[in-house]
Amino acid sequence: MPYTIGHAAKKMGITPYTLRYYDKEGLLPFIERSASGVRTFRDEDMEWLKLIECLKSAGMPIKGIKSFIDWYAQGDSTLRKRRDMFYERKAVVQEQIQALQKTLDRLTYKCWYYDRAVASGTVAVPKAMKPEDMPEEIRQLKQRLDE
Amino acid sequence: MPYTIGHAAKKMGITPYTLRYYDKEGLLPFIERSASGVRTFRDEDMEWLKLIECLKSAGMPIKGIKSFIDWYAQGDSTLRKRRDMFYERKAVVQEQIQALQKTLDRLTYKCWYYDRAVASGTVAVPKAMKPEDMPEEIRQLKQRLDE
DNA sequence: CTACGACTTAGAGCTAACTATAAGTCAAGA
DNA sequence: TCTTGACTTATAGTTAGCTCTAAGTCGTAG
Repeated sequence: MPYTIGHAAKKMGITPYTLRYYDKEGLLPFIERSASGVRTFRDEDMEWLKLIECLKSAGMPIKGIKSFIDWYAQGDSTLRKRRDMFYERKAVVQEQIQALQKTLDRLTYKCWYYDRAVASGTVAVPKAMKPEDMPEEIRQLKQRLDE
Repeated sequence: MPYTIGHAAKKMGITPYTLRYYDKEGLLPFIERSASGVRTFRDEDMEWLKLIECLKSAGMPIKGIKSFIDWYAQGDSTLRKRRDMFYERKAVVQEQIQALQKTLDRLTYKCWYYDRAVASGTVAVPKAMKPEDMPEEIRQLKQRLDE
């Protein structure tokens, strides 16, 4: 049996406010209502929510997701648009991952740096350390960051 | 010789407005001024900007970055706090990468799905396809997503 | 010497994405 | 029957992070 908005929200780890907001923005045209107007979320609808979540975390704004939903409603004539959109998002996410990898490298270096600093009680020690005295892994990391 | 705010902004791929905003929020206490009050960005300061950018892309809000800058100004007594902050951020970024990997998986599946749909002119074809008829790689992807 | 462009400040305005409030409806349990 | 709690709508408020405007200053090229 279907879920209420509260159950669906809990399942998705968001609030009912957010789901109503999405509905208002046209992201949930597939949701049916009970006789008294209450939204009913089926398992099939939960898949839509997962897709919305996916596009959101792929950096797509609400309006972009709305476009996709509209294209979907228009049927097979919009297949190419939809395919292109997914390829574009895939590329965006690949870039996001690369950027985060660079961020992670910098943080990894800083963690090493501050481990040295805490161990010696002063930042002066890692600050003065020459590349050739650093662990291989850290030296390579730092070199990449300095480029 | 040092850069003006316009040059520094261009180097970082942001606007002078943003840099002034960061300064106003206390993120740039290290920036010196010329006799007439113009901010002067040295190469050393650019490193700070890169660190700020790093923390920002690690999901840290402006206020959190400000805390770090304040701790730095307080000297070696805050070494542990700073180290802990970097470890915490590192963990956050690792989670972000994992989440994005999941997002990427879903998008990869959708790209395959829509490639099939476009190739056949209708979404009905990939929709009806059974797991055993999918390419190995896609089947595994889909199975992971359905869990 | 003056015009130009980039800088300065304070403060207002903007956008996205929620998040909450108020007033009301409805269904199920004591 | 009545209370309780989750739902409904419309609309207002919040937050983060910029982004811009206005009014004015400064330094250099013509």
